[in-house]
This record gives sequence, structure tokens and C-alpha cells, in this order.
Amino acid sequence: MKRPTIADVARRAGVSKGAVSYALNGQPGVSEATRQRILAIATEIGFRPSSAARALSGATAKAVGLALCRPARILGIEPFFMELISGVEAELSARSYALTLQVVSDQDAEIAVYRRWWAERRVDGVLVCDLRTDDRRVPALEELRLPAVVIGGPGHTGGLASVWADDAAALAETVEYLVALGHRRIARVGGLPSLLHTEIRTEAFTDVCRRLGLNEATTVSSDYTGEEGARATRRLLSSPGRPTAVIYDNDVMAIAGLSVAQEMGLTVPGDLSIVAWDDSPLCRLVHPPLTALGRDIPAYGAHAARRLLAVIAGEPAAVVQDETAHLTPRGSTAPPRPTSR
Amino acid sequence: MKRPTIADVARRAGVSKGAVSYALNGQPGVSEATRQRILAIATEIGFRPSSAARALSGATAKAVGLALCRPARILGIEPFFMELISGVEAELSARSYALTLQVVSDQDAEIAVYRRWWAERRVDGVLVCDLRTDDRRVPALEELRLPAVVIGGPGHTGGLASVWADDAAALAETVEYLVALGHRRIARVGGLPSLLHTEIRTEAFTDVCRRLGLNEATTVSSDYTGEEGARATRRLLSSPGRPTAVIYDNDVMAIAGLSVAQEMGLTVPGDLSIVAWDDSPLCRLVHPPLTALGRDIPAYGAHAARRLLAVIAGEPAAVVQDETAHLTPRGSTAPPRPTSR
DNA sequence: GCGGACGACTGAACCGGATAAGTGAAGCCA
DNA sequence: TGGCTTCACTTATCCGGTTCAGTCGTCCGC
Repeated sequence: MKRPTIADVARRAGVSKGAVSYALNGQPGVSEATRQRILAIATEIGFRPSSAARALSGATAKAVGLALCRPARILGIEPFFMELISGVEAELSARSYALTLQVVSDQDAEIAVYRRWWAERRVDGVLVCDLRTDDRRVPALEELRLPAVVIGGPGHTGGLASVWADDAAALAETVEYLVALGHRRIARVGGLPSLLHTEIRTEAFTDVCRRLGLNEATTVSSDYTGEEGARATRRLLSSPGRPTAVIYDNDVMAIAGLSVAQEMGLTVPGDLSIVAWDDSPLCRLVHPPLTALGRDIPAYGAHAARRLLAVIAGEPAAVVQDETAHLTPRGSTAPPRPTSR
Repeated sequence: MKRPTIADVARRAGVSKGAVSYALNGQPGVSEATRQRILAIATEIGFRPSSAARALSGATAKAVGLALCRPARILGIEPFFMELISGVEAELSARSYALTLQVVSDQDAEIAVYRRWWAERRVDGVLVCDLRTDDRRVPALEELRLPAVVIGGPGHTGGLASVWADDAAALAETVEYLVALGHRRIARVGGLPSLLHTEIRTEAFTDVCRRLGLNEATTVSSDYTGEEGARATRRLLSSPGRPTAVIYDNDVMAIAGLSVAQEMGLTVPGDLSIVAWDDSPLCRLVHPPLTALGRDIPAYGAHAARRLLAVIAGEPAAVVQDETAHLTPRGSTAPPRPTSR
């Protein structure tokens, strides 16, 4: 089976290649009758313009890139990325853009991938995840003039467009809720400390704790894995004056923490309240179901994709805010026992 | 910043475009000295051949496609796909192939995507997941002559290449293990019944149960979500002569089942043994940790990617077997209580 | 010393589209 | 009727590579 080209369409329609091109792209230069005839023939023989040829002359690849910089086992277990991808994808395929995915090992590799994509004209723009403070990818992308949208922030995005969510507000709301329940000793198990959003959450956590007059605001770092979440929980719960509530930066660590608490003979939420960030279906599977900070991640991805397409179309780089995560109270949070207060 | 082209390299080297092309692609036609000079200049000015131009003349897009046909929330929660993707990706990027991803809603949409990719010459080949019996994608791909590797089987792959794992053997091993522990009433919560691998497992399950002389081999279908897993478990555990062991087709359902059992006052593994298919870190997070059937999924993806590149390179379509899942016993399986036996 | 083979390269065609420039016919107006 | 514009196209060029058919110089054998 031979792939039909624009020349085949032109021949069958009895017109030139140029006329077909005008007709298919909705350009003026052909009569309405001819346009319809050409379109009919194109669909009849299943013509689709070669993306390569189009990219070569039109300079747009109709593809955007996404590089993920996390090891395989973490990518697998975190529902976040797959949900983000499906949201991005939904938006892109609706406008017949393709998504090119690459898994990289570190920032330098990621920058190299951007360079390659740019030089090969493989993508028209990229989505950037896991922003860091003083992120080297930002100046690299600016230098390449490669359209990009950073998923994260606020701040540290240089002149790049970005979509961000107010994690600080969400965290403050959570702490206030726990304090309203009567908790005074609240700890947090944070994600990778090098990531900007971890830093933002950590800072917000200490701020709100100070504001509410809580004596200590312990944050333990981790790498998002269940093992690390368990280890951090064990450490927190073994310390003198152990916390009565713990906030986890993802649901996997929260579930691990729940297991550790139960293993140590503590009841949840009686002796310990647990809040998970990222409300995936996992949170409802365990006992008790976890109170969680959730948001519509596919929508977040779709939002970012829309912004990227806008930047590619030439709109100025904007910093736009996405919805803030909201707290869904479930069975893992309750007032602390008077004895342990 | 201007993207360097082959003409820039040629000009600086004082040779023709053709010579540069020969030099960069390791073709004969240039002297070793000139080749080295050209290579040096190319790296110096950061030259990368435009993938579009190359695809246009050379007819190879240096990209492969993967279409996923699952709703976003299931894609997110199942570690399988993300792990598969990262394995595929590792193999592809090592040979500088790109991975193009698309999420589709059903088989027809998926076939349409293949048609589009083929007509647009966007990809050189595709990986096909979630094989079904009488899968319409198989004849569609054969008709297009689009290089493809089916991830799944055995059988029902037509003339397409495939990589498969012996789920029947893994299931038999699991049932034999449970029977050796003393179980006689074993049930199974299967995945989507329309998927071939579900069918293979179901058949293997009834076969091995008959062979071992177990009176009944109940399989309940589900859609891989925790909710469905919970519902199926509730039904199984409420039935007269309830099973003493349940095998789940994924870990999410197994965890949901564990919760239901505990909620119904049954102890695991005392009253009920649980085995999960797909051994993700989740299985180690819960209490008791789940006995699971695990395999190296990134390696599976890498294997499939390797096969696809071979098919693209012109090798005949082969059906090759990947490693069989192996059972990792943990705390969720034990001999049944004498009373409940 | 000369024909032929070979190595090293050049020039040009080609891939399949987009697009600027050119062309011929029709329509309009004075 | 001639000149001007507009419409509906065609023609030609370009994008940036690959590749084939030449070309030119050199070495070799006889």
C-alpha cells in the first residue's frame, strides 16, 4: 500500500500541487467548488500531509516534548506523571499535536535532550517538570529560544511561561484544619528537597506553624518512595514528644506512614492523624481512608498544554495560576486523644 | 540563535553537502582525514541533522509510536504502563529513536491513530498493548504494513511480531503454591474480560484447578480499579463456602481486597490469603505485605522496543518469549485456619 | 606512456509539502 | 475598446537532508 502524496491528490483533481495545498489549509486562492472537490478526493484516497515535509517547509513539527527526570520505579509508582501526561495528551491530540516523551537521568541529560530536539526541529516546544531553584534548564531553554511552559513555580521561571498551583495556600489550609481539630504537634514528610515545590511547601509549613504559634514545625525530607516514607515516619514517631499529625508530600509515603503507625501500635486517627498530598484512588483503598489534598491533575496537564500551544503560536510568555489543591477530609484525621495531646 | 544546517558545515569545511552527509553517516566516499575534519566542525557548531529533512529523504522518521487505550484514572494508578514506557524509552533513546505517545479512547480511535501516523510518516513502527482476541488492530496494522510489535499473547497476533510472557505458567505456579499451603477454595479477581491476557489467565486458572481436583474455580471480572476489586472481594467473601485464598489480577485490586477483608473482620493471612499480580512497591507498603507475582516490567518494555527496532530494520516478524513472572511470597499468604478449611 | 580502475569528491535531482511570484481570463469602469 | 483589478490558478523556489551520476586526479600494471 502506497502512501498518497499531495501530487496524487493534485493529479486526480486535475490541478497543481499548490492549489491542493491552498485548499487543504483553508488559504484563499481556490474557488469554493474546487476546494470541496479537492477535499473530497483527499479524504477518499486517505491523504494526510507528511509531517516531515510539512515541518521542513513550514517550520512547525506539530509535536511537543516532555522530558521526565525520575528513575523508572518512582515514575511507575507516582500516579502524578501518568495523569499529567494523559491530560497533556488530550489537549494536544485535539489539536493534532503529537507528544514526544523522553526519560532522562539528570538535568544535564535533559538539557542535552532539549538541545537535540531543538537542533533536529523535532518539537515546537517543551513542557518542563520538577522545577528547581536556580534551575539550569531555564536559561538553557531561553538561550535556545525554544518555546516552553514550566509546570510549577511560582518564581524561578525566568522569562519562561509557567502554570503553577498555590501549594503554600493549600498547605496553610491543611495546617489550619489540623490545628482546628486540636493538633499542636504537626510534622511533615517532604519530597525531594532539591525540588522547588518541596521548598515552597517547607517554607509555607514553617510560616504557618509560626503564625499559629506551634512550637515546632519538623520537616523530614524523602525521595517519595514508600521506603523513605516509612523510615521518616518511624523516626518521627520514635522521637520524644512525637507528632499527633503528619502531612506527607505524596500518597505513597502517606500509605507507608499509615502502615508504620499501625505496626507501632498506634491507631489512626486516634493516636495519629495523617494527611496525604495528591489524592489518588490509593487513598481510598486503605484503612482508614486517607484525608488528602487533591486536585485535578489531568486538567493541570491540559492547562499547561494549552499554554504551550499559545506560546508556540506566538503569544507572550505568561505566568498563569491553576486551581489550588483542596482538602478532602476522610477517616485518617480526627482530634488528637486528650492523653496524647 | 540560528540552527546550523548541513550547508553550514559544508561551507566551513570547504566541501559539498554530499560529502558532509557521507562523512556523518559513515558512508564511503570521503577520506578518513576529511571525515574527521567534518565531524569536528559538526560538533563544534552543534550541528544536528533535521529529523524532518532526514525523514523526508531517507524515509525513516526515527520515532516509534505507542497508543494507550485506557482511561486517565486507570493509567495513573497502574504502575505497569509507566514502567513499561520507561523501559521502552531507555532502549529507544539509546539508539536515538523518539517515543511518540498517544492516549486513545477505544480501538477504532487507536486504529485511526495508526493510520494517521502511517500516512504522516510520523513513526517507523508501533508497539501494541492490551491485545484482545480477534483484535481488529492486528489486521489493520498488517494492511498498513506498519512495523509493529505486539506486547502480549501468545497467539492472536496474526503475522505481527510479538513479545509475550507465560502468564498461564505463572498462574499455575501460584495455584500450586496455594494448594501446597492447604487451600482448597481459591478464587480469582480478574481484569477486563475483553483483554486476551485476562482470558489466558482465566483459562489457565480453571485448567489448573481442575487438574488439582479443586471443586470450583470462581473468577470474578473487574476493571482493575480499587472500587471494583473491593466489590468483587465483598461478593466473594459473603458467599457461602467463601474462598480461603484470592488471586488478584493487579496490585491495586489486591490492596482493596485486603482492606475489605479486614473491614469484614477477617484476618489476612489467617482467614484469607491474598496474592497480587504485578509486584509494585505498593505491595510492600500495606500490612501484611502482599505475596505477589512480579516481573521486570521495564525490561519487558525494553525487550519489546528492541524487537520493534529489529522489525523496522527489516528482520522478519518473530514471536519471542519474555521472562515468566515469579512468585514472591510475603506476609499475605499462609495455610488456611483448620476451622475455615 | 597510456588505458583503466579507483578514491575523493562535486553537482544535481529528489523527497513532499508551503508559498511567493507569475499568468491568463473575466469583470468592471470610463 | 482599452486599461485596471480581481480571481483562480500554475510555476518555480525553498526547506535540509540523502543519494546517484558524474568528474577529476592519481596510482597501477603492462
